[in-house]
Amino acid sequence: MSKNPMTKDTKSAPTLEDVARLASVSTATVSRSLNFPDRVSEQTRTRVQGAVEALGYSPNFGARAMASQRTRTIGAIIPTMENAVFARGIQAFQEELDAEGYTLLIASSAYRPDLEERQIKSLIARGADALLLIGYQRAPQITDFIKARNVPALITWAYDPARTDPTVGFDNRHAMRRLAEEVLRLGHTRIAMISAETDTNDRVAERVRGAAEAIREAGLPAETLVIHRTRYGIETGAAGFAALMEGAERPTVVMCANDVLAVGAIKQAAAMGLRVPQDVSITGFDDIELAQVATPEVATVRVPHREMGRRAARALVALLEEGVPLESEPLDTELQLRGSLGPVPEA
Amino acid sequence: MSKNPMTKDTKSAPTLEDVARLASVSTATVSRSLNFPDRVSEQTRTRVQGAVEALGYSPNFGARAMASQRTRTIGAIIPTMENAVFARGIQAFQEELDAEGYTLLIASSAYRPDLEERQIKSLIARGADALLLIGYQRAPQITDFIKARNVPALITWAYDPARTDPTVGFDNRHAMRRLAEEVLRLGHTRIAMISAETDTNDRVAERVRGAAEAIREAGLPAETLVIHRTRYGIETGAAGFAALMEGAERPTVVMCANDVLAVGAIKQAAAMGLRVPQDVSITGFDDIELAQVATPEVATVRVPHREMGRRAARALVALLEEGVPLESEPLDTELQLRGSLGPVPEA
DNA sequence: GGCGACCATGAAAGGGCTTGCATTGCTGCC
DNA sequence: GGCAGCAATGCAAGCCCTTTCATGGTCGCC
Repeated sequence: MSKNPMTKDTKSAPTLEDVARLASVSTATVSRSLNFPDRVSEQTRTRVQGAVEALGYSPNFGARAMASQRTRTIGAIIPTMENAVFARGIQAFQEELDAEGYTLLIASSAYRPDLEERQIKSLIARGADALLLIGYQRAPQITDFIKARNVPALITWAYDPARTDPTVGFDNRHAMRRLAEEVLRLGHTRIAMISAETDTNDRVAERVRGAAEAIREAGLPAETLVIHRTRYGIETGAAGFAALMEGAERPTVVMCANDVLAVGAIKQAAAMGLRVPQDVSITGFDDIELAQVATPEVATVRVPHREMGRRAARALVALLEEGVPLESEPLDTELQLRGSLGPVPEA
Repeated sequence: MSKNPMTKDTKSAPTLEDVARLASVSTATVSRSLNFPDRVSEQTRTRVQGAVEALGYSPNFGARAMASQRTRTIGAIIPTMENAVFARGIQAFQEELDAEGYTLLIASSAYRPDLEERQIKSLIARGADALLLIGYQRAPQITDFIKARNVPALITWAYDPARTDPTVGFDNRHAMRRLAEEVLRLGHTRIAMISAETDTNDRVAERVRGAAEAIREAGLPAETLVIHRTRYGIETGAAGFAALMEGAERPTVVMCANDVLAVGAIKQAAAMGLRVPQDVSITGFDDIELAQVATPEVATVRVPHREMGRRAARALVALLEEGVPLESEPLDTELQLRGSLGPVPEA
């Protein structure tokens, strides 16, 4: 709280009034000239333009937000930027928003619900016109808060036909189920899974559920699926793989909840002298770059992260600009069957 | 611009005044109660607290910024979030800021100077108390603008002892030079480089310069270094490698300006049936996860991205809170000699 | 008992912008 | 020539906070 000689309190930015004075018009005219150029005479417009440039004026955002009750700002809360899938989707989201004259405010929650709540409140207080959220999982009081504030919110990275919240995303359960069906088709019957935390991550929980469904439908007992839960990361994926392979009944395939875990598993397999997929198959999810860098390449599910970001942006802008209501848009995923998945090894 | 029934204009958020009324005090007291709890009697504080909770009040950010002339917000402009090095550094930066009660505003420039300029202006207009910028390269008029607005700016991902702008970063030139010296020590004399665009990226330009310096110092002719310029990406790295290996005088080592390019090169080498490092060595820069996933693992330069983000955040907060002037903090990099770099093949 | 010091509080002035309403000065038409 | 109608502009209220200054009350101390 101490006084600080170096911050901007010293000199202050030019204001609308400065511009108005220099252009010999009222502040109202300057404002209009900037926001609705065609409601002002050509002559005035150029004079104002000149003054703006001479002064290096740029409008004070807070004041503008306060006066107009909108910010052309959309807030997004993602678990972490370090996860490439979010980085990619959000980058596309941002680019699209930018093209529409909107600004993105990003906050990250580190997968912690309490932090997410704080960030949501903060973004709303900052006047976000709308929010982008990841996944459905959220305490009802937060959802209520958002509703009470009348801030439109769009969910991404998930799509559950059973729910009604507007979404631009894909069906995690269905996608993983399809991959599991492929695994079963290849004859695997000892299936393990390395999953990220499911408590605060409904996307992953759905993936696990999808695999379990496929197994049940195939008529196999539920115990067929052995699950190892761990944190997100290459190292933890490797450790998880090692733990699974230590058991008496080694799985013939290890399905990972994302590509990063899968890559860790592949590294660990190499370290243990196991050949993939001859000795054990490994699968991932997301299809990030990493998946094609590993040897062998990771069989995975391709998720259209960029497309998702782009569409989410369009939907929100359409709502904000034209009142087009948000509608759930399911996106397709696609199996990418690559070298890390093969038929069950002969016993 | 059309009217929209779904946005928040409908219901409006509770204001300080609402809280004041409910707590039967003045708005001044509520404000104090929230910002300086100890300047208010215990009794009042609890009454205000109750009212705040009953109403679900959270302060309007724009108004607060306007009244207090500060936002506790720091703006950062990075080229893209899709580059893991930025994602990582910025994530750490954000976490540290968050711990100090500051909020991060991110914008991305896609490596385009015009966009960067727009983003800088936008962040300043939004009241950023300070800015985090990547690299030194910037038109003087922008630097002047920032100075004129009296917004402190800190540069990262670069450190050049010859320059005075405050920086928390590493010396790109020196780091690459050390790697090149190692390459030379291994006997390589036909050296190629795959570089990202250098026009708008002084970090990469410095890396190229560092390699060139090492070669000159070793007494080799400048033509020893063949440079291929391309965009950032695995694909482009692969294509660049292919192009370089087509020439009559094949290089014995391909130094890449970053790990992503290097991984592309390694993939391409495999596709061309070349063994790394027996037939050709490949090096990278940054030491992102990818580097250890490739086979062989990429010899590279480790850059402390997280540390950089953390320190940058601390420096800015110290300036803003206590007026501690920004000082350049050079960070150390470390060679990571891994499997992709070996001695020059016997002719 | 009286006085200064101090604490808790309130009144009110901004801070920079947008926007509804009022005003001015034309244009065009009967 | 006179008036409706309109385009261009100005006036001023209002958005929601923070903060300075003033006020009233309490406490401690001589």
